[in-house]
Amino acid sequence: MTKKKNNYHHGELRAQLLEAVRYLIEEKGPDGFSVAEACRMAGVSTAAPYKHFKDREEILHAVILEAMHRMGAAMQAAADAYPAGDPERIVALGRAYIDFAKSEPGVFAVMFGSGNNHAEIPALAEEGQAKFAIVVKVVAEHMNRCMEDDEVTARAYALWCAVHGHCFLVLDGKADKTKINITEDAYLRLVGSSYLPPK
Amino acid sequence: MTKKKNNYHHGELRAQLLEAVRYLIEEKGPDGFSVAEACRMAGVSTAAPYKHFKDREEILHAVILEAMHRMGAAMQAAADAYPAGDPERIVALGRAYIDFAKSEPGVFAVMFGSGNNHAEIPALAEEGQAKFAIVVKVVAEHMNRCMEDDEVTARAYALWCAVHGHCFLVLDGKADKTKINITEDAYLRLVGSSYLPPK
DNA sequence: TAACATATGTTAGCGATGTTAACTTAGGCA
DNA sequence: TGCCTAAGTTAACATCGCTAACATATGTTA
Repeated sequence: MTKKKNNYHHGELRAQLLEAVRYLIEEKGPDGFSVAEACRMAGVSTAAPYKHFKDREEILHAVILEAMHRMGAAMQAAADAYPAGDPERIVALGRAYIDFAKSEPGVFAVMFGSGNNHAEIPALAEEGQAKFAIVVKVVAEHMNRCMEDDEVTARAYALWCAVHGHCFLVLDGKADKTKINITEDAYLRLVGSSYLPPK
Repeated sequence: MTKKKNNYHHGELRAQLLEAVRYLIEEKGPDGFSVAEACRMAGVSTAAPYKHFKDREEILHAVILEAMHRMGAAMQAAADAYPAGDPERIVALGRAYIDFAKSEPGVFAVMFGSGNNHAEIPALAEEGQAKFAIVVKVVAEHMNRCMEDDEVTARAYALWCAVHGHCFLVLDGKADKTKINITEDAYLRLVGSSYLPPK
């Protein structure tokens, strides 16, 4: 992991710093990471990162962006595992989201936690919208309506809220991990089944 | 605000520190607060807080605990504004939660954000459970079942997830504040109407 | 009232952190 | 070959959290 060439020039410092930061975030919690420690892990002086990143913040953003990619891919794959229109797609989407949060709780917290206003960072905003679009699409199929339908976005958003809220409540110990869970029924109830008369 | 007696002994440092911290959290974001700055605001040396709190963390916990009380009271009041069984109670509960988050976004983020595992701090865990109990009770009334019913807690939890998720997504700019919102229909759909055959 | 114990301040200082400035080295290109 | 630039280094600064040692009010008790 801490592969170290003897060269003065490290060669892949940027990538290794990101890896170190991701590791530290998982290990010591979202706030427990320091640039200095990441430097030590990469075997480099504490000033080195500033050749690659402007800020501590910019390092975090890079970590987040990469994680957003992975998460989006996981969600897409989960949905694609079922045929279009299958209600199971919705459940799979939620499961993928939650699985990601559970497998990388620290990174998840950094991604969606406070202090990184996605709206102010174009790359993050874009990536976030792309992920939401996946949800909207699946919901639209399920409801048999088009993606632009207001009711579709509203329900997709409600679904996202529920899943997202669950992740945060569990990860931070606000809800008892073992006893409580969001049921998959809830997703479907939220989205509303197209089988029921749509009012 | 920065009332300053000439006395050597400040007299109400503890309270003023908490107030300063709350102010700083709102002003500079959840992570942007430093004990040192709060000290400056209270007109006191940077070592003074440690006569009242063990840690920076303990200061935060005090802020959180106080905020939890206020939030719980607001929720209770909101529900009580409607007669038992009125579906509007559920909506009011959600609205109170969201209103709190909007009025004190920084504090809200600290309360529920990562890094404070409520499960590990008895006082916080207790306060959190009390708030959840309010939701469960209202949902139970609405469904015409008892609070211990698993289905009741499951639906109450799903409701909490949705509202909580919405707050986080909006506050941190993950969702477009102006365009998107969770509809109040969604709450009711989530909880499930007791008017429908309960399966 | 005098003496003391305690609570609550202060100053000084440590080690860690984020960041910058000035210097050094290696690698690629004219 | 010689030089430009990218990517490291060391040294230094301000800030921060926190501790230790000291100082001063306050209230209790003789």
